[in-house]
Amino acid sequence: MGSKTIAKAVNDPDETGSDDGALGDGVRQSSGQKVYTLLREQILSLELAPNTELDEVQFSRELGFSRTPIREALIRLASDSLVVLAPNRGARVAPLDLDQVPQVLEALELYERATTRWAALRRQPVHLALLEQRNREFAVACETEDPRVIVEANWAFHDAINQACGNKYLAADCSKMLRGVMRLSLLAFRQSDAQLSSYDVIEQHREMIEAIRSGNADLAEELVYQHSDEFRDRMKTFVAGTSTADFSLVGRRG
Amino acid sequence: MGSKTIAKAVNDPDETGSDDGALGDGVRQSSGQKVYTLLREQILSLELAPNTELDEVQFSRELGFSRTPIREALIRLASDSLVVLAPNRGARVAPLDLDQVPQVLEALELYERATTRWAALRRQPVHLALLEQRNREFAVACETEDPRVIVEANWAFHDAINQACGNKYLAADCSKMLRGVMRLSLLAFRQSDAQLSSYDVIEQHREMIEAIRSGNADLAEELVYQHSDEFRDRMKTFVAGTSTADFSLVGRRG
DNA sequence: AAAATACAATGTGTATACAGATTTTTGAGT
DNA sequence: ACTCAAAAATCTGTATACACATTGTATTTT
Repeated sequence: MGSKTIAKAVNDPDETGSDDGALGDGVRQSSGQKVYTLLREQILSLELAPNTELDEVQFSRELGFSRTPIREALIRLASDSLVVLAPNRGARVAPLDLDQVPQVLEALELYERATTRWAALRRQPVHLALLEQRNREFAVACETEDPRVIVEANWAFHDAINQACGNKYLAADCSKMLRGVMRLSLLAFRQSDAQLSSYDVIEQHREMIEAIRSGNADLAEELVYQHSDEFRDRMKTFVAGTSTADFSLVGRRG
Repeated sequence: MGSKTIAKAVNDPDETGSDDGALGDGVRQSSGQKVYTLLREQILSLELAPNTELDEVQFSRELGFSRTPIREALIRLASDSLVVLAPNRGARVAPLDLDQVPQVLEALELYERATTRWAALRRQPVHLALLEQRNREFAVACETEDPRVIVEANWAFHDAINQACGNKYLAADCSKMLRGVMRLSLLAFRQSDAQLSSYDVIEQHREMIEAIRSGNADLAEELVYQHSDEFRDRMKTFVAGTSTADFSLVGRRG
């Protein structure tokens, strides 16, 4: 890379919406960035329940910032589809529509099969190392038995596959999709505490890593398909068994 | 859809970043929305060249709005990866990095094959009608011989496939990717006026529509692959033949 | 008593003022 | 003449004030 670099991106997925944002080197974070990070955490962890109204003035009092950086954060969160803005009528946490879960899972399947396949085709030592580290961290996270921690660690593992796929555009889209699904996953975890065997998951992750390491793209794709298919089944069961009343009780602040 | 609708989205691609934005019914558009739409138009049409510095105060004078709605627009554009924000050092139009074109095209190929395949599997009369209309509009656009118009119409056709795929998450991602590529396409169109035969393109579009209509997913996928492969070849030729000096001359305002 | 309308309260949208950061200019020292 | 430093200018980041839209309420009218 770099010889013919005239400029930078067609659709650069970094820089803006990806992760903690422009932390850069040290500590100096703008207020807007802080608010954005904070709210995003709370939304993804369901501390802020879907559909919760987000009042600008209330936040400005609670958080000690003026409305300006809060509006800024809300706009960015809306671009991430984590918040819905209604013109002149405020913002609310993006609702979870169980009707659309099938579409979400369908797209996610496509993305994950592709990232895993490409990761196997391009296997880089750095990425393999990261995958193993993330799987170890996942194992540790499972010990805690805290859904929040487990789901986050699982996301981190799957995101490592994205990074390994060698295409940052697909990686960014897949990563975003996964984040959205994690919110659902966390919800399912809480509702039905259908304890899935974490040993199985860790082992499946391990197999995927090996398939990627050996460059066996077909196998890697098949494994991630099976792996996430189990997840899809759990999600479908969850959706089928969830009523409106049940759902509205979930995710209250406390 | 609709029976179990508790809420709305995991990662709803509408609402926020998609198109003209919340126009809703009538005319009332917020200033921020106007600025966003305007700047996006100018960036996508290369009126605002890649890497152009975007000064908030300058825009506020030129456009007659205060800095607030302009900042709002810039933040949204940054989330769309059309603008790059440097903390405390302003905004600029997202650069085009020719080094990353291969990655962009790779992701786009995946997305378009999937959308076309799924469109063929789900063929709805409404969507087929839209496809034909868009291809007719594309034919009309070709008459104008204005690259801007042709490229836009071509985008609209391919976006109709996205809408027909029945998965709004994939559709949104593919649509976004296509938009980014159109900027490249327009650039290539200007540089090397390698006039591709518009009749061929229209005919290829027609074949794709028929494959979708007949529900032949494999054929549809193959056709869109070939179709966009020609495009990829043109892009690669363009990238190979473009030097920094050439590029920096392109897209100046005037 | 019900419906409609005017009014008050609340909250978003925008403008402006101020504070902090960055870059440029200017001036002293070598 | 060149270098470095200090100050000014410029621009971003944030706070605040005001204008407008929406919503709920109370009063009036039928």
